[in-house]
Amino acid sequence: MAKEAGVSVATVSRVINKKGVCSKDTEQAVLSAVEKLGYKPNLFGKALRRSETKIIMVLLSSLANTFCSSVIRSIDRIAGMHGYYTMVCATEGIKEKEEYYINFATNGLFDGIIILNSSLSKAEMSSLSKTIPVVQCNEYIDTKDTPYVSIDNTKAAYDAVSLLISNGRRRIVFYTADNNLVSTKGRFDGYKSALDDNGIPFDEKLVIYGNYGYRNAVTGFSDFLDQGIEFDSIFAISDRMAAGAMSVLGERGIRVPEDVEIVGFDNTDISYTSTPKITTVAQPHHDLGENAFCQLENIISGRHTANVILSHRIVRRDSTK
Amino acid sequence: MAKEAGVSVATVSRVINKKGVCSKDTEQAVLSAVEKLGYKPNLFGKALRRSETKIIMVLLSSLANTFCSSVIRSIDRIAGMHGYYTMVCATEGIKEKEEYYINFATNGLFDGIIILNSSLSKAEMSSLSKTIPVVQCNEYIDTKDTPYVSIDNTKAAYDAVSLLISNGRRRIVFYTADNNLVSTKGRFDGYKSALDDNGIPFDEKLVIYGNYGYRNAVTGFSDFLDQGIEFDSIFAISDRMAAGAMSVLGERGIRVPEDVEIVGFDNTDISYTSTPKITTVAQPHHDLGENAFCQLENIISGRHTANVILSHRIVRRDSTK
DNA sequence: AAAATCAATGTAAACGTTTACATTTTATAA
DNA sequence: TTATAAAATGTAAACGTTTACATTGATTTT
Repeated sequence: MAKEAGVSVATVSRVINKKGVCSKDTEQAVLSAVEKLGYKPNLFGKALRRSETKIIMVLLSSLANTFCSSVIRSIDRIAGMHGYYTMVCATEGIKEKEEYYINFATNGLFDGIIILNSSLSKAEMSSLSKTIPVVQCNEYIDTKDTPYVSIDNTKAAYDAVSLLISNGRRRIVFYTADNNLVSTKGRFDGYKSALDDNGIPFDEKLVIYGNYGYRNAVTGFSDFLDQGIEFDSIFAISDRMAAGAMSVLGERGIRVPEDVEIVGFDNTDISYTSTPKITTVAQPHHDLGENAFCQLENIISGRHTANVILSHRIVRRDSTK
Repeated sequence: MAKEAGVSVATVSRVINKKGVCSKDTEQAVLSAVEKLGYKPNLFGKALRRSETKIIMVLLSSLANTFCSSVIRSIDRIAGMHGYYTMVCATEGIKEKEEYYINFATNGLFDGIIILNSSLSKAEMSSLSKTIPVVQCNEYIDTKDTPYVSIDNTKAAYDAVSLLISNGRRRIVFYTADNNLVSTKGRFDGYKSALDDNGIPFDEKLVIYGNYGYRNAVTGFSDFLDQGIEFDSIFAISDRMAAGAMSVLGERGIRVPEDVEIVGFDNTDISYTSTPKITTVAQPHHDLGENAFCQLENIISGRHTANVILSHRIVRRDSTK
């Protein structure tokens, strides 16, 4: 390449990066050589020298979740505006894959990581943050080393359950998942404290567990119905679970919202493509993504960072009155 | 690192890559130094030297499509088994982003590309294939240089429409999109030839255009109904369009499948989460992904490649009799 | 006309690997 | 013993950049 233009590699570099001076003539010579050869600077040479790549990784468990893909899109947009590129790595819940993707990052492939969810322990998260800039988005572990951007899950659940209560419901099923995510824990807290504030006793039998999915909810909720436990409404921690439960109710001739009211979570497609449309808790995907990137850039640039809690919103649809 | 173990960099490299001989003692020394320092070989040094990264890129327009994410998962699984890692780049339909992701690839970041869909022209696709191994999966352009793995869209549509016809339907709406994708074109051909083979005249008025989405279909199909054109069934090129149309029919008191039968495409979530469940054309995601990767590996290893056409399957549900 | 300044460009080191080749050490054979 | 072979390890070049520094040549100042 340098030979083609008849100049030194240094000059080529200067022209391409518009750094330092050079004459119009050489600039032209280089530029046309670039054109002629279709020359593209090698990423590795550059990265090796600069020790930065301007690429950030977004790590999550599954691409299937449309809420996540929406957050990713926001991250990507703002990152692009700041000269960064985004690459998405889905672990599919496999620890090994998570490890090797993180390895890429710690080996220099990425300038930072935004973690939507991971199986990292508190200690691992903390030590990873010492190796490379990391911010958590949406789901998080509260370590002192890794900033997070999320919503107040407790308050969100509180609001959702309060809506049901204000509609006169008192036997509210909490359809949750058996895991230790902050979101799950927070939503459980919110559920309980809404009951509490309204003088409704907490009933363990109304808490059921699924895995966020639709199909699992169809069989799971069916089993619940078979137990004959009395209830008048459902608050589910995912729209898909809400939809699955609703479909079972439909099959059994139980009307929504007349007999049972339902509130889901995430405002995903299924909440408005199902019949009736499902009332749900919407998280601000756009702001989540944007703030996460900003925090990451703060770390990269050595600026001060902070945890960010964004506000949610209840989207009322036809599954509640 | 080399100093820590008290050996040369060459020895370190040999130990780590288990290449060439060395004594048990030095091996131990290196290994414990690795352990102590938490040493990770730098990806760029390695890539620069080897000119390979063992990473492949999957390029697509949007992560929102669950069919695509399912194909990606298959690619990823088989790639992992062959020592390759996968990274997903979503263009969101933005030409610039497509370009810079492709740049990463041509600059050495990736050993190959699997394109699920792109806005590349035939010429661009062809010339890209001369720079880096590329295979097209699912959606494709027929260039002589870039192998593809897909289904026979014409036959799939033919089968779907034949099902409707064999159920006695003759006024079949073709709900399609206004683009030049092979899938769209093929499905149109299949639709027409099924009509033809059954002596049903093609009626231009029964062809309507949407953008694959649910919301678009709700308004679009509503407009169609307002025109008062007589029809007794719908074949849509996406499940979401089928679901959107079905929801409009529901609102207007038109029964599915009694009054109108519907067939969708892709066997995505919405086809079984909507009520009634939608009959659809299932593509073999697993095989699509697997074959795409195998073809890519063929190119990388300089072996012979071929285009692959996999078979589809009609999944009968409640939107047809 | 000599000295000083400045613009344009080249030189070479550095980034962290891999690997052909050279060298050293150790074991074996004569 | 010494010569030879084999094993272990080191040396140095190469990959493609960036950049501090050096060099060249032209222009300006004295």
